[in-house]
Amino acid sequence: MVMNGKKIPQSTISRLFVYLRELTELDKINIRTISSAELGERTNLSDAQVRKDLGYFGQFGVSGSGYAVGELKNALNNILGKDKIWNVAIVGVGHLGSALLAYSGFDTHGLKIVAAFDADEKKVGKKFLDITIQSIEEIKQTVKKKKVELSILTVPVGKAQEVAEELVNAGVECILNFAPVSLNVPENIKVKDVDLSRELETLSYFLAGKNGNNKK
Amino acid sequence: MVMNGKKIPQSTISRLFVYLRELTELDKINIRTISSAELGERTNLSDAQVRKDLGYFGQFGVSGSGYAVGELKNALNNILGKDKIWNVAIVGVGHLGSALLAYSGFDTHGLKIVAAFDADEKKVGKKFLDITIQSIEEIKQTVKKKKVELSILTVPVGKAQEVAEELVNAGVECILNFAPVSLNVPENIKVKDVDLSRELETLSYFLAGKNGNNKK
DNA sequence: AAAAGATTGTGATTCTTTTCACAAACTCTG
DNA sequence: CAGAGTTTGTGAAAAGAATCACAATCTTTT
Ligand SMILES: NC(=O)c1ccc[n+]([C@@H]2O[C@H](COP(=O)([O-])OP(=O)(O)OC[C@H]3O[C@@H](n4cnc5c(N)ncnc54)[C@H](O)[C@@H]3O)[C@@H](O)[C@H]2O)c1
Ligand SMILES: NC(=O)c1ccc[n+]([C@@H]2O[C@H](COP(=O)([O-])OP(=O)(O)OC[C@H]3O[C@@H](n4cnc5c(N)ncnc54)[C@H](O)[C@@H]3O)[C@@H](O)[C@H]2O)c1
Repeated sequence: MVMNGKKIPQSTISRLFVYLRELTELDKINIRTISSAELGERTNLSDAQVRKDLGYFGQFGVSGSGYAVGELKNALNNILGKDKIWNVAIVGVGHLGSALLAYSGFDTHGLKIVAAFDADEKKVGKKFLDITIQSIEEIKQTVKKKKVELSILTVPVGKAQEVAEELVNAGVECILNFAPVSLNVPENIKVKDVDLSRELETLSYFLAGKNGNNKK
Repeated sequence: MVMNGKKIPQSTISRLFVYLRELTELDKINIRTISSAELGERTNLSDAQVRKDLGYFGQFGVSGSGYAVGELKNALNNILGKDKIWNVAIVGVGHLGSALLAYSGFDTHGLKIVAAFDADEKKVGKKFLDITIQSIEEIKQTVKKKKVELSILTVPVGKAQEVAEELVNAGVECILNFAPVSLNVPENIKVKDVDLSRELETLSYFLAGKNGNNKK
């Protein structure tokens, strides 16, 4: 997380992807130049935040006029490693897993789903577009063969821990986990939780005005 | 966000839900007492973090032995407003929307899906369990009638902004947005983005060793 | 070409969140 | 019940992140 001796916040990285998304849109509609204020406006962030985030990686702007959309887009693509294509596996092809498997939007982000696994014999062998669902037993060899780097875990909550262990055992280092459980994995493994109930509940907590509106 | 004069981090709230989830599991298996260290272990957080988070809301522990699982569970249920049931609407019943609509796990979190909307005439009228998909035109009256408080936005990215505006217009104050776009809404409206491509990409960024491993 | 205007890049400041560290409070053991 | 062992609760310190603020730099205007 260090560059030019400065530490780069995790959240900066996440926002860079947002800037890049916006710049790609701007480029499409032939907008050539944009200020940090405008880019901030469009991404619901402050101008200072935009400039500081970009500042970690270099100087991309021009005083008095702003940033060249095309150039900045290219720079971010480069910084974020969007030149590379990442191989993704989905484990657990149920409601959520099949929605993700059917999603075409990953392509445009350099995310390529190369394999899908399920424990249900009835599902094994079925095809979704060009992906054939494989038995969970084949996970290790397939991860190796297809060079799976990222994994999406969409199995029932009760199976999540054991399947996560199989993933780790198979050599996968990154897991996007949808099961509402805290996975216990070695610390070199990166797990990112997506807990949808929690997101909704957190929203509701603040809606309830528990955040200081009704309590002193 | 103020209690006892102290500011409560947003992230603390989110973690309280994690503690609660864990405590509920512990309760099920008849574990009566747990220390902050153990609870932290199980949730991948530090003991100090656990204690500080709980400390915002009162004193629940017993020196020398830890926290009474049942009591703390009840306290958190209360703090987090889990006594209340929240009414949720899903807008856009495609791949993702229908996965969410079919998900039974929301129930146990006090989240009740009370309505679903889609613009596609072919989908309107279809039933998912006990929810009949309604036309998007009915959104305003239904939100009012069914007291919708939270909404899940799963429409194509190009439609997200306009549908978000319809939601706001219908009186919804919280939106869980799955479309990869920065929504522009009044500031009293709470939007939480779930951008799955971005989550995967952020994982991959760190996998790429761009975080200081290959750069000085 | 000078003056007015716009916008960047970044050190300094402020605000937020996490971690530390330890007295106080409790439990357990023989 | 005394002493050893745990564990909490919480100020204080440290770390992390966002915001401020402004000199420097570029653009536009006249
Ligand atoms: N569907 C949702 O909207 C939703 C929302 C929030 C959270 N989640 C969570 O996401 C996860 C998946 O949810 P879902 O609704 O898709 O569930 P699902 O039951 O529809 O699908 C789970 C799939 O995993 C497969 N599976 C079971 N054990 C397996 C194993 N050992 N190895 C490989 N595959 C296995 C099942 O055969 C099934 O196809 C769950 O943990 C759930 O709690 C889902
Ligand atoms: N499916 C995924 O795995 C996935 C992953 C990441 C992000 N997303 C995002 O989530 C959103 C939904 O994805 P999806 O795969 O479910 O798409 P989808 O095309 O399967 O479903 C979209 C649904 O929205 C409906 N719709 C269109 N316009 C509407 C309107 N004006 N009002 C109401 N409903 C309308 C469509 O009829 C369709 O049923 C998209 O923005 C997508 O980018 C999806």
